[in-house]
Amino acid sequence: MSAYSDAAPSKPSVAVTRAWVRLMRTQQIVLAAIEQDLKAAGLPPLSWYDVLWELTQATEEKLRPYEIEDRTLLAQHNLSRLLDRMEKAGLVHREIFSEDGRGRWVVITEAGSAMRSRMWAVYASALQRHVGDKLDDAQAGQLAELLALLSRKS
Amino acid sequence: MSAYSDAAPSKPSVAVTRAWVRLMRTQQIVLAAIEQDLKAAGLPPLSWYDVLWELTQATEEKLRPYEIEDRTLLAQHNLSRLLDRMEKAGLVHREIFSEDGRGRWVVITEAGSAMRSRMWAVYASALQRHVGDKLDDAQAGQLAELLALLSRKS
DNA sequence: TTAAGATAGATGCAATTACATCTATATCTA
DNA sequence: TAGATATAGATGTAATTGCATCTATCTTAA
Repeated sequence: MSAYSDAAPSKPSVAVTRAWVRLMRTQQIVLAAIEQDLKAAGLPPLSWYDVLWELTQATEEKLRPYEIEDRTLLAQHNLSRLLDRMEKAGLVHREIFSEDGRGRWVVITEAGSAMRSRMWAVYASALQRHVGDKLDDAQAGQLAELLALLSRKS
Repeated sequence: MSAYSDAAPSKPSVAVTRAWVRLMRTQQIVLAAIEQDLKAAGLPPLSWYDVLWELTQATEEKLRPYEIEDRTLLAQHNLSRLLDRMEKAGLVHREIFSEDGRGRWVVITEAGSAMRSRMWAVYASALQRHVGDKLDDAQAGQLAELLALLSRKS
């Protein structure tokens, strides 16, 4: 018996590798389908929705950029430029944050709220079609649980 | 009772929405972790591995670009440019395909095989750490099954 | 055969993303 | 309180991706 017999295995099992490949492929396929539906409706990409959604959820409908970063997992430089585009499109605007001279508030505008609603109509039906029609609630719950195991930090 | 009571719901349930959000987040987190491990080891991104792997699996270690496209889900123009980079790095080369003047063979080189091995060493341990350590084989199997339901075309 | 349409792959250009760094401000420690 | 370090956000530049279109070749139907 090897002296290392109880060491953690360094190579993934076949089952683990299969699950990983499935995870990558499935999210790619479903994401592409949903993005496609948004685009076909003449709407911006999902990342815009994510930002608008976080702002809508926030108290007073405004957040600091780094807060949006934490909630959406967007990289700082990408968020900064995404906010540039969204600001140019009139969906959000940036205000100075008086408590900290480095900070900004990102505030959702009326047009931003309207856009979020329009996007949700399309997003929701895409979600239903590409996910809801394929999994019942029990399966969806089970999937979410397994994924939660995976994304918890060790 | 509504005349439409048995129509398919157009809005996703909470369970479905939760599963979707988890799917997006989890794959993003795990993928970023694995890409980070590759980068830290001075190795190219996962998409390079995917191409090298498909070539390794293929009979005679060569494939047509459109075959790689089908297997990896890379877009045609992205694959074309990825192959440019990989060819420049000496990992693959393109040969004319005599049966069809439009076609090419993409052939993996010795250096390409060596690179795939080096990448797999890092990839495998990353996979074990970020996936294998968090799910046992039964859970991984269950996850793969649920994801398979999702990626079924309807 | 021959013109119309389909397919394989490449490429010009625009948009996005990544990486590194920069500016400004804040905080902490000696 | 000065200097060092940390944090928030922006930005120059390079790499990648997306979109449209191009060339070349093949297939098909008249």
